[in-house]
Order: sequence, then structure tokens, then C-alpha cells
Amino acid sequence: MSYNTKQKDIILDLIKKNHHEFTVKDIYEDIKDSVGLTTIYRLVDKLVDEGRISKTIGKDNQTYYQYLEECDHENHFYLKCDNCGTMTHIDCDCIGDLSKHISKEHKFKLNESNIIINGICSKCNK
Amino acid sequence: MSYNTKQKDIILDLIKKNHHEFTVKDIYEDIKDSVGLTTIYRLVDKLVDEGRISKTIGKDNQTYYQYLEECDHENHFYLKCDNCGTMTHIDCDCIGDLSKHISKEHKFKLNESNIIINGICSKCNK
DNA sequence: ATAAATATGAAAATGATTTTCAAATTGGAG
DNA sequence: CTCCAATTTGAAAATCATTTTCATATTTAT
Repeated sequence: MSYNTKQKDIILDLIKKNHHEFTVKDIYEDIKDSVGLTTIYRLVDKLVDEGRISKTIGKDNQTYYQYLEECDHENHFYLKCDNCGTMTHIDCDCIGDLSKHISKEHKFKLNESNIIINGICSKCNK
Repeated sequence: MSYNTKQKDIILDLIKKNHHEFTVKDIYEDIKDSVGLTTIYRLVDKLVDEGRISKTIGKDNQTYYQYLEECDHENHFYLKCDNCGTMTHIDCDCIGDLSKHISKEHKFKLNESNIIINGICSKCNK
């Protein structure tokens, strides 16, 4: 059904190490000796489908990806810094509370498996 | 500094009427008799820069835009339906509360001018 | 070790978006 | 109203990220 290859390992290792947004080119530049561009596109697309990385359009109109850490937790709520691109996972009742409120008062069922809200992280806010 | 043209009016009128996501092609199909594709791209890009419409990548990998209604309100919090694409504006204390909590407990300054959270709207949830 | 299934990657194709540039339009000054 | 400089338009060409193709290489189970 799916074979393990060294290319997949190389790409995934690189992505997991990186705590910021990245582009396909970023990855390619790093590992072009060992992995072709097409293969990177293929794996990255698959990871997006699986919900393991997010895909967004940046202010510069480029396509950015970001790895969403492995989840042993229930909710998948992230704060994404507009400045440095870092995503921080939040595990806190406030999200469940918000979700309940939205559901009850606004008749809208939040998709809790992938909430990303933008702002400025503490490091960048100094 | 900026000239008014009938093309701008035509595009903006169409976008404002539409309460769902749209693609550049959607617009073009509707008004190709009166406005060229290039002009649509130009105005849409400008509106994105100005924060008047949002730009996202859909599950189908297409670029979608959505008009964000004129704001006489303070916060710009939207619930976006994963199914029909409609964005609903929420004007409610819960957002301010969340923002305060995030700021205090998680040291993160929310960008309240454009919060979009995904889920399923009540119409689609029947 | 073999074979079938799957994965890779270079090159070509695609297609959305941007650029170019000549012609048309706009808005202000006289 | 007329003229002109600034701005806008749009068709065609160019760009460039992404996808497709397909022959070759790799993986996994037997």
C-alpha cells in the first residue's frame, strides 16, 4: 500500500526539525542532492491531505507549509505568529469553552481539529 | 491618485453581492463581456492588500476569495463554513474574552482584525 | 532471489498569474 | 468645454509554480 523510502525519511526529518513556515523551494534547496523536486511536491501534498501539515498563502503570495506536531492531545488549536511564522499549540479549556459557546449561541459547529488564529507571539512582541 | 472606472464598479458590485467564496474565473465568467481577466486580477489583488477580501487555498487546491463585509463593528471575527464557504460575522464578547485570555495566559497578541475559524454552519449541519 | 507493486525524478506540459505596452479613459486646470 | 498628464485597461506574451508523463529504480512479500 505504501513503501518506505529514504526520500520520505529525509523530507520528513527536515520538516519536523523546522518550527517555522517553509516553502517547497526551501526544502529543495536543502536536500536537492538527495531528493528531486517532484518527490517533495508529492510528499508535501500527501501530508497536507493527511492533515499533518498546513498550507497557506503568505503575504508575499507564496505558498507556505508548516508541520503540525504529532498530536497526543485532543484539540488542535494553534496560534500562528504573523511575524516569524511559528505555530504554537495551545492545550487549554478556553478552546472547548469557545467551541461550546459558538455552538450554543451562534449555531455553528467548530472544526476543532484544525484551528489556527493569527497574531504576534511574545518573542516578536518585545 | 486613483481613478474611478466602470470596471472597478462592476467587479466590486458583483463581489459584494456574493456571500460565498469565489474564484477569479467565477467573476470572469460573469462579466467577461465588460471586463478583462487582467483587470479582475488587479482589483482583486488590491482588495486583498487592503484587507477587504480574504484569499485562501481550498481543499481542491484552487485559490478562493471572499468579500469581508464593510465593518462598522470593532472586531472582525468570522465563522467560515467548510461546506458552503459562507463566512458569518460574529459580534460577541466571547472574542474579546478569548483575546484577553490568550494574551494573559499564553502571552500571545491576537490579530483581531481578521480572525477566521472553520467549521460547519447550521444550514449545512441539518 | 524473484516478481509485482510502488516510488522516483528528469523532462515536458499545464495553467494560473503577472508583465508588457499601446490604446483608452479619467479628472483636474485653464 | 478642451486639453493634458496621470492612470487604467486588456490582449498577447512571458513567467513560474505545480502537475503529468513515463522509463527506471526501489521496496516488500513470498
